[in-house]
Order: sequence, then structure tokens, then C-alpha cells
Amino acid sequence: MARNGNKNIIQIGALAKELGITTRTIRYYEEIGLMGKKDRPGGSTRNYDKDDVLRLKFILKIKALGVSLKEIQELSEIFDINDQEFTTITPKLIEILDHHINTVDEKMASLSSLRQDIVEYRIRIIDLLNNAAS
Amino acid sequence: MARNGNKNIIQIGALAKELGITTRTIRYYEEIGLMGKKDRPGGSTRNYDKDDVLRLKFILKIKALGVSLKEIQELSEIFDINDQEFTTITPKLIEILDHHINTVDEKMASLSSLRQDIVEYRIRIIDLLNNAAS
DNA sequence: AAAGTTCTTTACGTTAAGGTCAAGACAAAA
DNA sequence: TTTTGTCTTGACCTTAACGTAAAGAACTTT
Repeated sequence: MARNGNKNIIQIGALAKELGITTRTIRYYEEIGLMGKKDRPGGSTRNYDKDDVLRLKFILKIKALGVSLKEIQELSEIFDINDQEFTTITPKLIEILDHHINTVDEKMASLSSLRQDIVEYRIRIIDLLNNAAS
Repeated sequence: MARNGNKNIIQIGALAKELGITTRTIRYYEEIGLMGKKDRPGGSTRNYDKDDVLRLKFILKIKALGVSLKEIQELSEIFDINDQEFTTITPKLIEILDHHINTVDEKMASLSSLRQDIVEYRIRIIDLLNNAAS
């Protein structure tokens, strides 16, 4: 009963419910290599521990930011190859995030200027209408 | 030779080249109703005037901001139904743009805080490694 | 033991935004 | 007139990120 506290092991259905996703999504992520391969002899049931849950939560978090699953695959590869060495995965992660921050920044700028254009455009048109009616 | 200066009428290939897209894209946009329907009896060749070019440029501009073609369809419908009345299309356009600016803002914020987390995480890990080595 | 629930794999379906042939029409150039 | 170039429609192909249904295994509850 020392280490290896065997509770906190859950099945795929419970995990999906906890994270608000479907089991299909979890299996799909495993299929494309986002979740480390488990050996389940004879296709036995999947079991997830605390680390697995954290990993999946992390995937969902950066996915919500617009990072594609393909990019997350790169992270997962590094993570698995280096056996969970954060010193090797972190630079790549920061690189990906920086890239996304840049594109999002650019979109922000374009959106702002376009909105500005539209607003000014509308004002001019309404002025024209008012003057024509007077 | 008064009004109706008939130059500036171009065909689909020239238009595509001018905007850096393919003819397939232009036909596709017409297919889903983004470009106003032209009557081309017997499937004659498409001709585009200055207004068409502006319309397509506008579509490409807001598309580049992440507005989906489906949302642009809504704009196009309003635009066509009201026969190019900017006073009716503008509010909807501003609404869509505002919505996008909001979601982009949110993503920005999440990206920033996540990057911050990562950076701090990395620093802590490197510190730990350094201390362990000394 | 029968029923019910959750799991397994396999595999086809879906949406978005076009890409990529195919086969034919038609006008300008040689 | 034959070739060339650009046009036409039609129709199937592609990627991403799952949805959904089928058919069977395993474990629990009654």
C-alpha cells in the first residue's frame, strides 16, 4: 500500500465524461499517437492514470488555442522519445506557441483595421443619406 | 461612349491571376452563392466588371480573418436581397466582425497565459536541474 | 443463468474548402 | 483549316477531426 496507490485508475467512459469529450475522441487521439501507446494484450480495456489525465487535459488546452492535432503530434513524439523530459519538449512547445501567438496577433490587427474601415464606411454612408434627405 | 465604358470587363482566368487564386475557387464561390448569380444563357463565358472584382476582393479579405464561407454567405444574401444597400448589410457585417474580434481576443489571452505558464515551468525545471548538479 | 452496461475493433459517413481530372465548346492565331 | 488557349459543366478526390453504427467480448447486477 506504499507507493503505487492503485486508485485513480479510470476507464475510457469516465475519462471522457470528466473532460466533456467522447470516447471516440480519446481513441482517435491514441490512434494518431497523441496518447502514449499502452500495451493492452488482446485488446483489453484501456486504463488511465493521473498522468494520462493530465496529458489529455493538456492536449485539449492547447487544442482550444487553435493548435492542430498534427502539431500536437510533434510534441507528443518528442515527449515520448525523450521519456517525459520537459527540458526537451519545452522549447518545441514554446516555438509552436510563439508561432500561434504571432498569427493570432496578425489576425487581431487585420480585424481591428477592417472593423475600423467598416465603421467609417457606415458613418459616411449614413451622412450621405441624411444630407440627401434634408 | 458616354456611360457604360465597356472596358474593365475580364474573364475568370485573368481575375484569378489578378487575385492570386484559382478559377476553381471563383466558380466555387459562385456555386455557394457568394458571387451574385449572373444569367449566362447556354453557359456562356463569365465576365467580371469592377464591382465583381471589389466584391471578390472583399470576400477574400474577410475570409483571411477567419470568417467562414458560410458566414460570408449570410452577408451575400443580405447584400443581394437588398440590392446592394450598404445600410442593411453593414450592421450584420459589423456584428460578424465583432464576434470574431471577441473570439480572437479570447484566444490571444489564453495563448498569452499559457505561454507564461510554460515559460515559468521551464525556468523552474532548469533551476531544479542546476541545483541537483551543484 | 439471463439481462444490462461498458468495453473492444472495424469501418463507413460527414463538413469545409477547394483540387484535380475529363470531355467538350469556341474563338484567335498560324 | 488545324492548332492553341481559355472557357464550360460534371464528377470524383482530399484533409481534419471526429460521428455513428455494427457486432462481439467482458463484467456486473438481478
